[in-house]
Order: sequence, then C-alpha cells, then structure tokens
Amino acid sequence: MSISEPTDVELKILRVLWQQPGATARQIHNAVHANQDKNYSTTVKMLSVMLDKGLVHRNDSVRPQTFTAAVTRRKTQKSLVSKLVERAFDGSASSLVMQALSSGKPSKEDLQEIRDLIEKLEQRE
Amino acid sequence: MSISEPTDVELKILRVLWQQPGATARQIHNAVHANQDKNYSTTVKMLSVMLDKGLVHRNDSVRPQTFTAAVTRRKTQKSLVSKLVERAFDGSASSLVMQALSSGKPSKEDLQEIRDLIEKLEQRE
DNA sequence: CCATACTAGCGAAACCTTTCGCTAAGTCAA
DNA sequence: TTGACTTAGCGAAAGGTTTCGCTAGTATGG
Repeated sequence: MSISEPTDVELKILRVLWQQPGATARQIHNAVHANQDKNYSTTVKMLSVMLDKGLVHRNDSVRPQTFTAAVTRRKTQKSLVSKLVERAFDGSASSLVMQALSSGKPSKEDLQEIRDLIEKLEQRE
Repeated sequence: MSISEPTDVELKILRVLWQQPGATARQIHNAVHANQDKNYSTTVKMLSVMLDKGLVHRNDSVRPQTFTAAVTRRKTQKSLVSKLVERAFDGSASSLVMQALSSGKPSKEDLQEIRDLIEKLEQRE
C-alpha cells in the first residue's frame, strides 16, 4: 500500500501546499498556473485525483475547502532521489551527488554544509 | 529543438546501450526484460520511437540492425538531475546533494571522492 | 430575495507511453 | 529453392496523466 510517486503536475501542487498549507483550490490554481491560461477545473480535478491517491488531505468543514499535503516534502524528495539513483545512476547515490555538485553552482555556504554532513557520515563508521 | 527527456523504458534501453553499444534489438530486449515475458515487438517499437525522438542511432548496414545511444550518459544524467532539482528542490542542487548523501549509504571512498570534488569547487571561487 | 459570481464534481476528450498482434521481409540450413 | 525461424514495421489497443465543458451547488452584495 505504498503511495505512488507524484507526477509532474502533482508535484507542482504539492510544492504549493508545502509552502502554503491549507490553501484553497483557487489559491493553488493561481500559484501553479501563474500566468498561463489553464482552466480552473483542471486544478480542481487534479486535487480530486490526488485525494484519491492519498497525496493530499481536504478540509470540508470550511468553505471554500482547503487542502494540505498528505506526504512530507522530505519523504517525497527522498523517494524521488532514490528512484532517480536507481533509474539513472545504477544505484550509486554518490554518482548522483558528483553529478549534481558539478553541474549546479553551489555557494560557499552550501559546500560547507555538505562538508559538515560528510564529516558526520564518516564518524558514523 | 531540444532532445526530450527519456521516459522510464527509454532509460532502461539507454542504460543497455551505454554499456553495450551496437547491440541488436534482440540483445537489448533480453537485457531489459531479463526474466519477464514481454513481447519482443515492444522493444522493437520502443527503439523505433526512440529513433524518431533522436535518442538512438541505428546502423542499417548490418544485419540484424544495431543500435547505439545518441545521447551520452553524462548529458542524460545531468539533464535528469537538473530537472529533479528544478521540480522538487526549488532549484537548489545542494539540497538534493544533502538528501542523496543522507539517504544513500556512501562508502569511505565515495565520501573521499566527494570531498575532493568539493575542494576543487572551493578553489574555483 | 435575486442575480451574479465563485466553487465543486464528473465524464469524457486529448495526449503520451507502453504493449501487442499481425504481416512482410530477410536469413539460413538442408 | 523451400520451410522454418528471426527480424522489422505498423496500426491500434491499453493504460496513465492532464485538460476541459458542462452542470449543480454555494456564497454574497445589492
């Protein structure tokens, strides 16, 4: 009974909800389709699909209804990362790390943070 | 005119081709669907779809035809990583790195390699 | 209370990926 | 050359996601 991976649009909606829990369909719609002319009912439909999948919770006791994410940001990120590691990096998380580090432009602070984490990981042995 | 992101099955096929360039449809099929009873024509069809998308090259001058990847492993990985960083980590590559490092189980050698890379990145400033 | 605007729900269309069945073409041993 | 077998090509089915049109319900200002 695992929760399925969020699809593209679903992830966009989740990102809104992580940042703005208890948002209404309208608010979500505006955030996701900022300047595009997508139909509002598309968002409503997606929310109902996501409710069925267990990706969001809905509060019916207020009007308009409000939504919150049913999956945490951390868990979702983790699951997406392991899927990618599995699919494209032959299971090697550190290959992915190398790739991400060299293609992104991490700041000094980022690097320091990563360094600290590595140290902690090395202690763990 | 950018090359589209490989889908799930496409990625499986690419992984075979990266490791075994010039494989035949049959070889690819056997590698991808090792013990599953998927139909061979599925693989053939996927290869034709991928040819249309520009993801593979086909050598018609030999029989049976052979295939090679038209996209490099590195570039594909890079593009998948940036897509994920964009989609789920709000553009922060280092968040992804942190996530990957703490959920995977990197070996001492992995950590050393990453450490070296970080040092190189810090020099670059 | 009524008109207007917004919210909610649903089926189906549109679109994409993956699968397969069927047929044609090519290969090879006898 | 022929029969058996493998490869190649294609349309369409199957399955999933995203989109929309339409209808009904709900709130709200006048």
